[in-house]
Amino acid sequence: MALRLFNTLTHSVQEFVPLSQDGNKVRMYCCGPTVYDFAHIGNWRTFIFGDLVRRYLEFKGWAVQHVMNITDVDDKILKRVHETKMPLREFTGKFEAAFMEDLKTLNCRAPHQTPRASEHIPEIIALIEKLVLRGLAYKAPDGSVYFSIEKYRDSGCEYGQLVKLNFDEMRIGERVRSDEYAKEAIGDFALWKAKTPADGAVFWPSPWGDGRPGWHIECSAMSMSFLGPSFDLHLGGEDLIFPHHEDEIAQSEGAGGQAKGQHFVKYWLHGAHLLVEGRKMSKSLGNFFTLRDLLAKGFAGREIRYLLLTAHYRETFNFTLEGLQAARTSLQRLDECLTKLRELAGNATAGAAPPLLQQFSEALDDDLNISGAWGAVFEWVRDTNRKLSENALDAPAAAAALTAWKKLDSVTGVGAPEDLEVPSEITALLEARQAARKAKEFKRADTLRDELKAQGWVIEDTPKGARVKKINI
RNA sequence: GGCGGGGUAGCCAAGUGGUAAGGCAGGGCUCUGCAAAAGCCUUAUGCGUCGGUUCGAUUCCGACCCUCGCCUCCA
Repeated sequence: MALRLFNTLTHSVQEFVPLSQDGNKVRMYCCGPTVYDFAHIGNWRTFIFGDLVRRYLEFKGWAVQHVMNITDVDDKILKRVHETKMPLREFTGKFEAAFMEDLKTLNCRAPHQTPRASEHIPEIIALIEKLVLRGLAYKAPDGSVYFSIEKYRDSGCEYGQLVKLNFDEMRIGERVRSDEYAKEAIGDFALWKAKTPADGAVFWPSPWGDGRPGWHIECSAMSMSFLGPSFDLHLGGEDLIFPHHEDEIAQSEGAGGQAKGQHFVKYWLHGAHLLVEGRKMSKSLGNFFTLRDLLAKGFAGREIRYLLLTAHYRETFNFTLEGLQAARTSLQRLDECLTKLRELAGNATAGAAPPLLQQFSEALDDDLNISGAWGAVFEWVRDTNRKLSENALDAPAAAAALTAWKKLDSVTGVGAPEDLEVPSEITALLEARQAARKAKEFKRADTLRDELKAQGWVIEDTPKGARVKKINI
């Protein structure tokens, strides 16, 4: 079955057919972090969404080139750099490293390229020059360079491809800063921002004077330089639809590098935001979490990943600590099942594949219906447990189930439980307790059980014998 | 004001013109010396409200209520 995705550009679910016919290559760009602080749980939902898209495309057999920018020059960064008096690179380096570490904690596959805006100034300037040359950009009296939406439209291009724009009805200007009045039209946006005293040492020379890139231009410059003037997928949070992505289209298509009839990007995918404890995340409400905050509460990366991966990417998701607890329990159920399968499978060769994978991918083919996919997984878990308790599975069937799981988990990335080494003193305690039980010295057996519990291990008495399990926090 | 999402069980969350996946929590049971752990079973005459279309609506249409987002800082 073919993968179908909701394309913001056409506002409809479309079959995914890559632009390139050379083999099975797919080119994908994700708007990355602005490294001025630790990324929060809302950011992570979007990055995990991007990771899901990447992993599922790879699952389907495509060779994905995944590019994610690092925004290391922008207003917020400059403000912090100014406040902290740290050199730009030292400041951004800290948060960039944290981002990469968090990405790993959440088991996101590393993008193939993570270009920094500050290291692509020549490409940015070249793109702006092209726009100036084509008459779509102008230098304002303040020394900044702006993109002219009117000229862009006059050249036959469409502004407002991603959202229906009605400039007459929009509350334009409400949030526009007063110092941006150098623009000819209120809808125009900055390509190059002239240096101000507050920028300190952060500026680059350009044909228009010292300054720095505007907000949107880095994504156009870097995506096109890594992926070409037209590529398959561009992802981001839903808030980026307008103006960020709309402006990216304007800059990129305005530069005119696309082949006739081709767009800058074929499929635009946007992830919805999340609420935390039912409300918009904010520091004052106390529901603002970075990944690190949640790790400090004792939650694991895979639990957070799983929770963020339970709801459809286009729906607002309500992230709660109760939900995280539930996510932990759900994963334990899954882990139990996999552990039992592993014990049964031993070194057996896999038998016939279960129908799980097909149900799983049918759900994901339908615009990444991950909830439906998890539904298939947990139905399989229940079915497997039932068979296990009835001794209706043999080793090859268990091995086949594990093979299917492994393939499936290449998409979900929540991981399988590792076979945990049981320390010898714990095994000794367990054996002593078993001996005591056999001798019907139950008091002594219970004392040993308490002892094990105190050391963080819980005894599981099963029809097949006793074993110990590490207590999860 | 313009545009766009949503309202499905105690909580989270899929889905469908033909009678509601899945997870968590709750209840019952199995196993056990007792427990625990684990597992199985079970849990919405109901899908924001009111109308309409239809043999049949949670699904389609209309109105209304509530809620969230975007409208040049934003994942």
